[in-house]
Amino acid sequence: MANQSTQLDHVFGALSDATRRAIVMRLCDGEASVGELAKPFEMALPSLMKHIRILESSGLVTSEKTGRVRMCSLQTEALATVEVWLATQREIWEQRLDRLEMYVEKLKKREKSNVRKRK
Amino acid sequence: MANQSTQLDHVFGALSDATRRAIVMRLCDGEASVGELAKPFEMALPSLMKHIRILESSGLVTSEKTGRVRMCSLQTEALATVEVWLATQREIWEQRLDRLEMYVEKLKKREKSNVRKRK
DNA sequence: ACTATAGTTAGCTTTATGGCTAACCAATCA
DNA sequence: TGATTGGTTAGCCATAAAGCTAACTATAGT
Repeated sequence: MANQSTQLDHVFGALSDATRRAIVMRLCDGEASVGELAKPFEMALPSLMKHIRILESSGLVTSEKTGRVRMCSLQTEALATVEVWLATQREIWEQRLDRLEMYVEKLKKREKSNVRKRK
Repeated sequence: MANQSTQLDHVFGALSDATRRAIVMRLCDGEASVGELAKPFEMALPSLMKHIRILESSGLVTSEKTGRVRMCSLQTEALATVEVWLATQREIWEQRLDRLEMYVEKLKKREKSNVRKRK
């Protein structure tokens, strides 16, 4: 327990870096080798590898090595995790706004009836 | 330019910490003072204030001080930003999966006709 | 005026992050 | 077998993150 929380930590953390988001975006289009992933960046390979590791440990990416090339692929469930979290928060705040709106409506009505009384 | 990117950096970064997510969740239910926000945590006030600052600089939270109390409120547009980003990625990978499925269907049909030919 | 409340500032520690180079495997290819 | 390619390990550096204490400021309540 208190574990769902650390999973979210890692996923959000992984996505807080532009390089890693770019990698994720690339992988949305399908698998890619480490080399392919590295091409668009002017960054030493080991640095990029670190990013891939972070993406892996967050669960956003998995990889498998065959021969000398390692193929990486997106693990969409991890992204779904954060979508769910966000949707949950949205639900909560929208419910609150709804209540607020109802309350304001009530106030308006009361205001009107007060005006009538004053006439 | 290359600026939308840093906004996402900050929002994702802000959400990568369980304490800050808890604050955001609390604020979904409505405004709260720094003191109120601090209560549930066993953490020195200055530490908590740092989190609030981070949330503010990410755009997730705004605050205003009146008298000696500072009220904080959620800025839902910032959360919407990341929802949009995620939805975009989802769209891309789902399109790819659709194409993949169509491709597999095509293979299946070809397979069938081959079987027929072999008879 | 005095005290308590609500934040704030400053400054310190420890650990994590993001980048680098250099040297090192392990599979292909010629 | 020898060179190339694709990735990996190890170790270094600078900066940022997350926490703390202690001391301070500015309202509000009595």
